[in-house]
Amino acid sequence: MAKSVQKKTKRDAAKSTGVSPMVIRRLPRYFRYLRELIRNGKLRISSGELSEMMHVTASQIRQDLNCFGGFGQQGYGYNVNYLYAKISELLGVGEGYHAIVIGMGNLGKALARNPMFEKRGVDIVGMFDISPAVIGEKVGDGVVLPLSELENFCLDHTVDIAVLTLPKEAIESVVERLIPLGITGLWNFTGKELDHLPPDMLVENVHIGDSLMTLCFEMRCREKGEKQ
Amino acid sequence: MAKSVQKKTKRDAAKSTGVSPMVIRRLPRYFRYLRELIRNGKLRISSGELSEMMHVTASQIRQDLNCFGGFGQQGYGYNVNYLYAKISELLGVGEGYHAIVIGMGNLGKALARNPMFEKRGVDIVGMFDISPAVIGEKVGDGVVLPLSELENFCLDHTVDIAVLTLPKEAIESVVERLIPLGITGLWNFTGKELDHLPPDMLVENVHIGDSLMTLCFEMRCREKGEKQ
DNA sequence: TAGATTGTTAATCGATTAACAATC
DNA sequence: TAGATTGTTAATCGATTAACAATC
Repeated sequence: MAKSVQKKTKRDAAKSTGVSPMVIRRLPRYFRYLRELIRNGKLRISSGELSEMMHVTASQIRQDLNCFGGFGQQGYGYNVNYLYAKISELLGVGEGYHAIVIGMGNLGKALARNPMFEKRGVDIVGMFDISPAVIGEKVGDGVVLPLSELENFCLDHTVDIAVLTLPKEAIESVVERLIPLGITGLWNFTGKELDHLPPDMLVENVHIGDSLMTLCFEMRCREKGEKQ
Repeated sequence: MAKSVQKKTKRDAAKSTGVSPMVIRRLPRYFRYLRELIRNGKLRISSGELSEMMHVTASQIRQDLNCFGGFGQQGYGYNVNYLYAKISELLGVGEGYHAIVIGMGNLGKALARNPMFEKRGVDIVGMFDISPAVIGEKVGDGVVLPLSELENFCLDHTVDIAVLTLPKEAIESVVERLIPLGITGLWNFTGKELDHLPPDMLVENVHIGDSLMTLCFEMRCREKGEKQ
């Protein structure tokens, strides 16, 4: 009957950022798999079953989920919808974060048109560039504004996150401007490490190329292995 | 005088994939920082100096680099150019890998136009799609071909890597076709986990959205912290 | 109740850091 | 040579897995 268990354990704490970075990095993956389970109409799942799907140990799943309190039920497993709701909550889906994209080159446009933001409850409310060639262009369901409008725009709208897809040369000056505008999350694709930020400014750096190099490393290892 | 040290240590082994995944994941980061050091004309660097730049411990740097043999020199540090060459070699830069991009939507185009491939020694030799709207279009310095040409193309060219930026519904059938064509590296942006692949097929999955969610998680943690 | 499966503790494993002898 | 800094071993720390009692 799977009544949702709300009991708080001692470790409910996991206060603020007291959760292991390894666990945090795995949360989005749980989110994705749960989303798929829901799409497939699955109502309950055990750590064992999920572990097979995800190719991790059942032990790790139980350990991970327990960092945030008891989401399951002995003898039953996990209620898929309840677990999804809990993890979504942890990840701030439904928090209604508002984002702007700065730099509408190929990558900026690709991201802005990507359904990913919507799926994750992040709303793109504005897009900016300095090039007259793209200003005024419609991308997704918005229009690219001149970067000079940044301040005015942020006075009129709540903006939490800035997606930085501009050339790395321009990033420092833009981040300077973002700080007083109340933006506290930077999703940084420029490849430039951002230093000396205010303590309440969170940054997530993305280096897509690193992933390609990891693949190349493995390909090369295999080749070397074959040659011997 | 920094003569390059070639001595092989016992651990030179690090045979094929015998290197810790954590170390492997850090290699591209060393690559990036060394590239920058070279651009700035720096000729030598100590683990201590590099550790400050990269915000990691000097101990970790020495430990990491030593997985692959002695790249430094006591009392001197590391020769930047030599170290860069060695790490590039490990990562297969200069190996001249050839890649095709399958699925020329926004993301496919953004990647194909990205200087990242060139910087990392990977050459995009072909681009494919099924939509007449993009077939024939010039992207970067190539032209999008119809997916039906895939087999013919791969007979005429050496292709090592396929960049998968097509809709996840189409991926299974495409990967089936890639296997007999000699492609052994998949860079998978579809979000669909690939199972049941031949053992010599390497896959690197990219989930950009996971990084956004990590940022949102942290933002939410901070908010919760502030409220208390 | 009996069976199943969680929550949680304890054991293992791996990764990071500290320390220092080797050596340039 | 003396000073610097690596390579490498040993100590610490954290993360994963195994095991099982709690309990639905």
